[in-house]
Amino acid sequence: MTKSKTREQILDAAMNRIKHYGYGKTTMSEIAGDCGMSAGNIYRFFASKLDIAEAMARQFNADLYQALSEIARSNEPPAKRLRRVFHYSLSQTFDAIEREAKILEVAEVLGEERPLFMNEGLAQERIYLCTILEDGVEKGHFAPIADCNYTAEMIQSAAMKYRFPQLFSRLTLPKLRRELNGVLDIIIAGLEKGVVKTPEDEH
Amino acid sequence: MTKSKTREQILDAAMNRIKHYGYGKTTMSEIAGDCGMSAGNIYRFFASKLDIAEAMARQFNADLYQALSEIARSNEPPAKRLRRVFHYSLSQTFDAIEREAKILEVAEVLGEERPLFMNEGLAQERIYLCTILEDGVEKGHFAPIADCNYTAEMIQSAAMKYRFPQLFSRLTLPKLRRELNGVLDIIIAGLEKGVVKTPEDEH
DNA sequence: GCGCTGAATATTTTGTTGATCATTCAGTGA
DNA sequence: TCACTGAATGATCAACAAAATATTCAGCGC
Repeated sequence: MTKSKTREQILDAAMNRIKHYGYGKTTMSEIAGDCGMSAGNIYRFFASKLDIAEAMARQFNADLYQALSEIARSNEPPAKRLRRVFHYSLSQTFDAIEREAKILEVAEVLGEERPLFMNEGLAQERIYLCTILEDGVEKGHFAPIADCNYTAEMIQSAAMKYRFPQLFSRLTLPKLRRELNGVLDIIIAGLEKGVVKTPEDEH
Repeated sequence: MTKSKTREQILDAAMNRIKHYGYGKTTMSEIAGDCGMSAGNIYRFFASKLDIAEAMARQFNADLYQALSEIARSNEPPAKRLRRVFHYSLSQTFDAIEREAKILEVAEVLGEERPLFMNEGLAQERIYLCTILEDGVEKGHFAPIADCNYTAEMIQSAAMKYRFPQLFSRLTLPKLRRELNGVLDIIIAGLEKGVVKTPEDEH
């Protein structure tokens, strides 16, 4: 069996256990046992248990980014694409956590122990947002934008509450959707109008 | 000594201790000792320790709302008032927590154990936001708004990250201000333009 | 050399026990 | 009767030992 196949097997075994029992309650020995190998051997494929969690999240993200990319490139109106990106992310993460509550633990652990990984995800998402923003400006739907990446960052900040919904509130999915829609209404109107100026700091 | 004076004395003693040692580390006996009374007697003035924390927050909020009310009623342009409301709240809570790190613990405990109290605060803040929004519409700065309270709620959702800054991120105050400004830029542009429609749910 | 194991070690978690604490309330003194 | 105390109670917390676990690595079979 090739090295990369073995890695996949480990990741797969780990995911099954973690989804069912949680990150804290699955041990390296158990994962190794599922793969018919010793715990020590896992370290030839993953530097640490945390890296397994990260790989797990990376796999989830890969699917998500695939979808976001397609949404961003579609030929719907930019405003609609913007909505779909955020609603899709919201639904996907909400459902994943709903289905396997233990996934929330993985998100918490990674947020705490791997803050840079989380930033990476935000940066990736911004790429899709920029695509939409630039396209929107070009097609005349949005007013000109000085710095797309900056604007994307601000939109992300405003939508933070909907990134890991169960982490920031206890709202139900319908309520979250309603709020996200309202926030997007304002943001989209703002993009259509355009920002006039950034005033100097207040205090 | 009147009943209400005693209550005040207890609250004062509690605040001094909690700000210095934290909520978890100050005991009812200590507070009582500071007031020259028995722990049991405190319960004639506060139903529980949590209620002392709540009273503490209520006092902090009273000052904050006083200032927000004045900002909301000022005759500056509505957009500027909106900015000042959010920047003022941000600075006040950030500084309070910076000055007395233990205040964050109080916010955490209340957020966990008294979610309704937090909602109360949001509702109060919405009153000031509505004042500004309605005034802005009336004076022609903002496009017409169907439901001010709803719009205020959406603005609050978008600015959630800046409510208890140290609770949601580890950004410095300058970075928070920069972000808040960027988010407000978009929101204000959106209010000036007006929301065209709320499209049906996506999935 | 290469791929792996399993024992050794370091770190975390868990469990237990005693102490502390929030809260209640019968009783006391005015 | 009224305002309070202080002991009683159950809940929570802290500290320490024991156990489980993550991680390392010397060495084994191919």
